[in-house]
Amino acid sequence: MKFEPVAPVRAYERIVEQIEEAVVSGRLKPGDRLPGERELMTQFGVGRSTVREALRVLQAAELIRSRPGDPRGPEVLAASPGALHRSMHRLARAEHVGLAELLQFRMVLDGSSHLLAAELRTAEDLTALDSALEGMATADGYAEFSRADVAFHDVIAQVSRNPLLVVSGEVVRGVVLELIEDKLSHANDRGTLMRSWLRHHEEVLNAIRAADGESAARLARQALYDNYAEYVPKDQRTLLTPLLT
Amino acid sequence: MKFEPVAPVRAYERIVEQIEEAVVSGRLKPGDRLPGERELMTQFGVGRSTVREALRVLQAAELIRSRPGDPRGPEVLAASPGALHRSMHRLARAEHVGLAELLQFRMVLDGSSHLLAAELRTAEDLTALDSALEGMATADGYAEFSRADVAFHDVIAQVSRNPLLVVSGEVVRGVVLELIEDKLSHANDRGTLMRSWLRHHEEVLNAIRAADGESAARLARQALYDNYAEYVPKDQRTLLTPLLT
DNA sequence: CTCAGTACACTGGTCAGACCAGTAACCCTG
DNA sequence: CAGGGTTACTGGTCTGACCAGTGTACTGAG
Repeated sequence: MKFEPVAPVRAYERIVEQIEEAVVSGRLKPGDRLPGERELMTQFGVGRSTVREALRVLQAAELIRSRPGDPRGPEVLAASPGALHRSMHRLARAEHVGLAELLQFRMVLDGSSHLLAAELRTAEDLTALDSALEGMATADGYAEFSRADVAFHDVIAQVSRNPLLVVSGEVVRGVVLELIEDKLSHANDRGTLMRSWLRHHEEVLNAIRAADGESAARLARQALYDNYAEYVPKDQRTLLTPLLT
Repeated sequence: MKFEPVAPVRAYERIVEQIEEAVVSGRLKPGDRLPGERELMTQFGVGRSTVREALRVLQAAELIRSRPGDPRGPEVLAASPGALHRSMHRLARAEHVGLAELLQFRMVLDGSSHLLAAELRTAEDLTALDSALEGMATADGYAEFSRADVAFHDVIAQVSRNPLLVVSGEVVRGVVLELIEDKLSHANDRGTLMRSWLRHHEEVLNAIRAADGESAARLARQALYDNYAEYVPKDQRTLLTPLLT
């Protein structure tokens, strides 16, 4: 006979559960309003501080937002990757996830989105990608170039038609940039760097235009390795090379 | 000239920032204790409810844990993927992420972890995989078989040595199962199903033993497609086929 | 009748003080 | 020295209060 360990269930936790259930199940849609705190405390039969702690937790999870003075009450928000971004970012900074693992993950995600994008791209997608690449070519300064690069990858992810790929890619790209952007922006040969990036992107775009997903994925992974591997400790680069087939 | 939108900064948010900064920067290590709430309210110069709301947020992020009665105060926790797990789960369930997108994402993740596992596996990893497979073969009933299957995939992810792959895979597998487990458990030919799964896993394990990452990844993706594609609407299956190279 | 301006009711943010159940360290006893 | 009871303190919750700020309904001028 086995027993489960028990933990006391706080009142505010049960409130969180109920409201969260209503949100994820769709009974509460984005834009809907929750009753005010004073109304909620009578509905749940608890004090206002308990209600407020529950709302704080939900707000930290970006499920709701409350503003003082709004008589319509707290607003139910649309699902957004903000909370995912924060928790992944925290986890990444907590040393269990180093740059090597992040890059590895990014090679997986970017490679797959490139492959899918090449197979699924429409004519409109191609013009969007063209203009994104144009934005990189005409960028003035490194900061703008970096923004245009992120935008290009976002378009690729969008074209892959998978929201999970979009969100995860976005998050991982952000965290990688945060970890090494100071090193990148202080590199003494940023001009060479930018030209190299641009050439890589052109090759990738050609493969996508040719609907050659295999090549697009390989090129994307290779580009990541070529440009970032130098910031990965030498003994961890073997984690990356298996992805360069 | 461009201006940034401003949002009023709440007192509890400033407290969260300070404590979170201390945790991620390492000034507070796991196992350390925060002062009690009454002490914190004098240090920050705010009321106890404000302190408590800040602690609630930090607790929801799994950065700290507080237990009533403990005179040593709230405990700083080690980084864990729990918060990431929850936010990804919410995002997957909330926004219209259908079975097709989830399966697509899972094929990407599982394929990559199989590839990496085949390249990085040690002798101990192989024995662990053997016993996981043994657990599936000797499983009694569908529920136990399903648990053993999940455990097998978890071992694979662990062997790939990437915590992001582990946690993302875990989450996506969980969500996929939630969406179709009732259909699976009511299938009339569960015996055939389980035998088919088992054969697939044996093939995959052989490829991993042979350090043939390419094959392991292909087999894993094919197995997912073969066993789950029937639950995907026919017109969405084209999203999956590009991954079956 | 339209519309700008104002008054008001009510919101969430914060504080103060209180009570309770439960914990852990301490002390006292055997 | 071991063990059990005492006690000071913890976090969880409630009540009641005040404030700055918001949306709305009303009012008055055009």
